[in-house]
Amino acid sequence: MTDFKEKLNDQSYKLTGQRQAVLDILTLHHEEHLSADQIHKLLEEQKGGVGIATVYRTLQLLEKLKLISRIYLDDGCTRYQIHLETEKHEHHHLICNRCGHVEDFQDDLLDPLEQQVFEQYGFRVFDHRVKFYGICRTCLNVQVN
Amino acid sequence: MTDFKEKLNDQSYKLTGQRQAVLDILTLHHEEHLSADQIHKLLEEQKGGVGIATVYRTLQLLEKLKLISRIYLDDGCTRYQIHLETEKHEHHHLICNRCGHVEDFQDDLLDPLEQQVFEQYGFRVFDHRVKFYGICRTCLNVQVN
DNA sequence: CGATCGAATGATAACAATTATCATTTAAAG
DNA sequence: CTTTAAATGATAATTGTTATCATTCGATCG
Repeated sequence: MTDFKEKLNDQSYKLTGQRQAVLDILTLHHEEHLSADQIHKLLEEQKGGVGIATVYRTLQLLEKLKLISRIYLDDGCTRYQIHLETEKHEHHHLICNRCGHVEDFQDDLLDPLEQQVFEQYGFRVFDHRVKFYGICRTCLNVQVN
Repeated sequence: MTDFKEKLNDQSYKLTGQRQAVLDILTLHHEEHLSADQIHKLLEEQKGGVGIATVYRTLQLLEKLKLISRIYLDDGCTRYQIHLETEKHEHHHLICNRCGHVEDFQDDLLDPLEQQVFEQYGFRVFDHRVKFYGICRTCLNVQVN
C-alpha cells in the first residue's frame, strides 16, 4: 500500500481513495479476470462507489505502472488482472470450453519454440501469450460420474 | 467459387454478390488480418460497395461455415482471416513490436506442453492460440545497418 | 422464362464499451 | 490553512457491433 503510494509519487500521481479502491478490488479478486464493468459494480457495493470514467482511467494508469495487465480471452470483452509479486513471468490461461472457468498457468517451456521461430522466420521473440482451450479438471470429473 | 455456392446451398443460404465480394476481398488480402471496417472500406472502392451491416452479417456467416476465423491481436480490434486449404491446423501469429507487422506461423510443437498441462493441472487441452511478440526479420536488419 | 416466396440487403436506430469534456473537488506541498 | 495542479463525476461523444424493418433479390417451380 505504501508501495503503491511511492509508485504513484515517483511519477507525481496522487494517491486517491478511488485509486486505492480499484487496486484493492483487483487484489481481492485476483483469480477472477474482472471486466471494467464488474469492477465498477463491485465498487458500487461499497460506500460511495467510484464513477465508471474513473474506473477506466484508473485501469489505464495501473496498466501504465505495470501493476495490472489487460487480458483478452477472445470473448470480445476486456478483462484486468493484478500482477502478483510471486510470479516470475506473465502467466497464461487455461480456458474451459464447458464451464467457462479460466485458470492461470505458469510456463517457461516455450524457450525452445522461440529459438525455432528465430531460426525459421528470423523473428526475435521477446514475449508470448498462450491460451489453451479444453475441459477443466472439474468438468472432466463431472463427465466421469 | 462453386465450392462456396455448394457450402451455402447445403445449409440453404443464398449466394449473393455481396457475400462473394466479402469472400473475394478476404481471399485477395489473406495475409493482412483485416478488420470489419477495413473490409468495408475496400468494398466501397468497388462498384456499389456493401453495407456495413451486411459486412458484419457475412463475416458471422463465413465464420459459421468455418471459411474464416476471427483474430484477436490484443489491440482491442477484431480481425478476420480466411482459411487456406494448405493449412493443416489453425496457425498462430508473430507480432512485431516495432513495425506492427503480423506474420503467420504454423506450429505443431505444443503437444508436449499440452501433455504437461494435463499432468499438472488435470486440464485436457483441445486447442490453443499462441502469440509471439518481438522484432521481425525486417526490423532486425534495419537495426543492424 | 416469369411468378412466387423466403432470405438477404441497406439505411438507420439501438446498444455496449470506452473515451473526452468540463465544472467541481481534493491531495500534496509550502 | 492556502494554493495549485491533478483527479473526479456526470454526461456527452465516439466507436464497434447488432437489431429492426421496408425493400430487393436468388433460387425453385410451373
